[in-house]
Amino acid sequence: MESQDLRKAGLKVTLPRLKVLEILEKTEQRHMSAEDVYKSLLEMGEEIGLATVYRVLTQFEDAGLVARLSIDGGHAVFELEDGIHHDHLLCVRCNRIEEFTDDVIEERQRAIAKQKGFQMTDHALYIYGICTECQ
Amino acid sequence: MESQDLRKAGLKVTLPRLKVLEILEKTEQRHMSAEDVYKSLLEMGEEIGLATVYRVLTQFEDAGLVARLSIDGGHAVFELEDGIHHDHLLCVRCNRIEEFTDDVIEERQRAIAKQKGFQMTDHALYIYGICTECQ
DNA sequence: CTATAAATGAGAAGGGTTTTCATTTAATAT
DNA sequence: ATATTAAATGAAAACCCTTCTCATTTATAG
Ligand SMILES: [Mn+2]
Ligand SMILES: [Mn+2]
Ligand SMILES: [Zn+2]
Ligand SMILES: [Zn+2]
Repeated sequence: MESQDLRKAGLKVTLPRLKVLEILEKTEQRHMSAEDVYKSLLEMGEEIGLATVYRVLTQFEDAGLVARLSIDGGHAVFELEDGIHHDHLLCVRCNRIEEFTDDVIEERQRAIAKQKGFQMTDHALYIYGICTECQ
Repeated sequence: MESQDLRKAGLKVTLPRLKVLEILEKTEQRHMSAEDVYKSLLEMGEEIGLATVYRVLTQFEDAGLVARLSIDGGHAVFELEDGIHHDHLLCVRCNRIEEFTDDVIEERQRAIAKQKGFQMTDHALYIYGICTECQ
């Protein structure tokens, strides 16, 4: 029952929120833009406004239920937060997104931040390229 | 004479282009938004339109004279292209930008792209944090 | 000096996202 | 169940950064 997740986050249990969660759980792309979520809702026959989708996604982000990626120049994509940190490879042709984790890179980042006197709060690493399908 | 750089790039030598180059060369921040450049021009008494600033910066980027960073969600910043690849640390409080290079990370990125079958075209690595001044 | 292709400025338009505000709804207290 | 109240919603307007349009100006080649 994901109603609990919402209540835990101090959010009322509403149809838009339940449906957005449901979509994020069921999608196989895993990474969806607000527009993608909005269109999925329409396909399900749920008439939920785009503004609400943005609001809900932002609240989910604040609640730690969802992670937001800000892709180069353009729109954001959202994914269910699974607690396992990872970074992304993006295909510049088809927009496919793949995930990876690399402990060596993570460690080097910490070292660099330390060396520069920065208290690291976050980082973003995107590898752009052409995926196997698109070559 | 930076007129040569312009001609080499197939660009006419115009006052807006010379002035934008001059500003990028003289700034001590090294990383400037289009708005920053525009304001500097005004301070110099040059009435050059913001649209022209954007156009010129984009042309410089295409010509390899300037590099563009797309910072998280928001606006872009530009810097003179020095040919030496580097990544960035960004202070989330004061927006200070520092640079770093890390061969280990660069190599790991190549390995990850290869392993995932991606032809890497580019990458973006931003470390966010609180700089020494701001802690 | 002329011709011409390129560059400019001003403002409109664009795309993604956020805000506003009147209306509806979920949660809580009767 | 019902009334109360704070929160959530939808639709449209506003926003922000950036690009485009188009009439006018300018750099460059002949
Ligand atoms: Mn992911
Ligand atoms: Mn830099
Ligand atoms: Zn692809
Ligand atoms: Zn700082």
